[in-house]
Amino acid sequence: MAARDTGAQTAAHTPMPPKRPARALLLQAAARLFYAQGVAATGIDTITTEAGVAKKSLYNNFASKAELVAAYLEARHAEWLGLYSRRLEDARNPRERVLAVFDAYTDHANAAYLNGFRGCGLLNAAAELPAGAPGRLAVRKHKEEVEGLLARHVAEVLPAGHGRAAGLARHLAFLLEGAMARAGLEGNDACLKECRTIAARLLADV
Amino acid sequence: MAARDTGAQTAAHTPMPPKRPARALLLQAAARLFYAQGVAATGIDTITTEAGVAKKSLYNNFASKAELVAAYLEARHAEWLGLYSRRLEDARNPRERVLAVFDAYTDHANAAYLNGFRGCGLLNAAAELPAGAPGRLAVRKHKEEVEGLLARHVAEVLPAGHGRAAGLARHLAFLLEGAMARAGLEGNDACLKECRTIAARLLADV
DNA sequence: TTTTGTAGGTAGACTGACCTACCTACTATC
DNA sequence: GATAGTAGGTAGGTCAGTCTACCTACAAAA
Repeated sequence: MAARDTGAQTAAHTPMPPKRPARALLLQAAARLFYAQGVAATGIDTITTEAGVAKKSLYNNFASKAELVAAYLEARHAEWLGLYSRRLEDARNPRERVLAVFDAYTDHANAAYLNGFRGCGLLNAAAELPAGAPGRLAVRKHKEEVEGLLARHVAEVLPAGHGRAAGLARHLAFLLEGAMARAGLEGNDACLKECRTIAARLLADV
Repeated sequence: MAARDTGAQTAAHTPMPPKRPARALLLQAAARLFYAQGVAATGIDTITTEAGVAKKSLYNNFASKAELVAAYLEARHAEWLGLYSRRLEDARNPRERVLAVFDAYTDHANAAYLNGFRGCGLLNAAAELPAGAPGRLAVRKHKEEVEGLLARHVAEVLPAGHGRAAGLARHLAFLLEGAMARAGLEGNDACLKECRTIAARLLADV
């Protein structure tokens, strides 16, 4: 029985490739595939094949597909924060720090690793989740954090005690979210650039 | 062979229910299920069971699931136009006609047949479709038509030759789209009402 | 320095559930 | 009699997830 000879022809001619960081490869493949095709439409086998990783490795690193999806959402949020902080460094005044949020979304739209822009990956994933799913809450948290960043920098633009900072931040948040959605449908960042201009004018009018 | 007795116990005790408009029942069930669970997550059998209709009837009326999805998208667009035209009738001036677009989305969010608001059904469906899919184009067309309606009524609000009608319409379109997305994540129409207020102020400031 | 244990890789067969799509056989309505 | 409905089976594929069997890199113990 031990010698059922199934596969694994006793090495010697197949020297076995070296160990690799399977988790990172899986997250990378998942990022590409989930974004491009959607979560439900992307099977486990497709991901492991694309990652060049054994199926067992997936289940060594993640308890289930749902957990991989959760890690994917987490990674998208972290990725955006990275893009944003880079844009924030370049900003030289409060107004530019507000607009850095918009620039970070444009950078996201132009990220090289995704072939074909299809809108916000987090929102797209949320669209596939049923009403009460924890993933939807994670996406909501992300959007609220973005709005919080907007609000913080809007408050620096407005004269102290102006009282409309939160309202303006919300206005900008809706504007950005909508432009992102439309940009995703059109497959390019034109809407995002347009909405950045609108946002700049709103800030100038204050 | 003709008498293999498989199922269909020769009627007499099962008098067969009367003929019903299967197509409409299917579209109704698809509307509920596709919206609540997503397109890919909803199987053919679930739809036919929910509709109380035979599987054959589905394939009598639609060549494939993809065609049912296309009809679903079409129906959502038509439904929104209906909601909008009702709101349009109540509007008494150009400004109210612009805001009627916002009200139509609020009505959509509060539509009784969907248990649990989850955002724009068209946008959610688009999120499941790969980049080049015809369904995505249909959704984009819908959004452009909505923006066109906005633009038409914005032009009536602005003084002739103002030149910023298209720009304002686009601003409002992004605002509305973003509020809808956020509202979907939060499961209620609060964001939509908020964005209607923002829109009203924008129109007042012109 | 050598041995050995362990954690985390490899390939891919397999299970049971579910998917789309088509099918048979029968019936109600126009 | 043609059309469109009924119930439900079936084919062929794909899904997530488990499993066996083997391999490699590293570190701690001998």
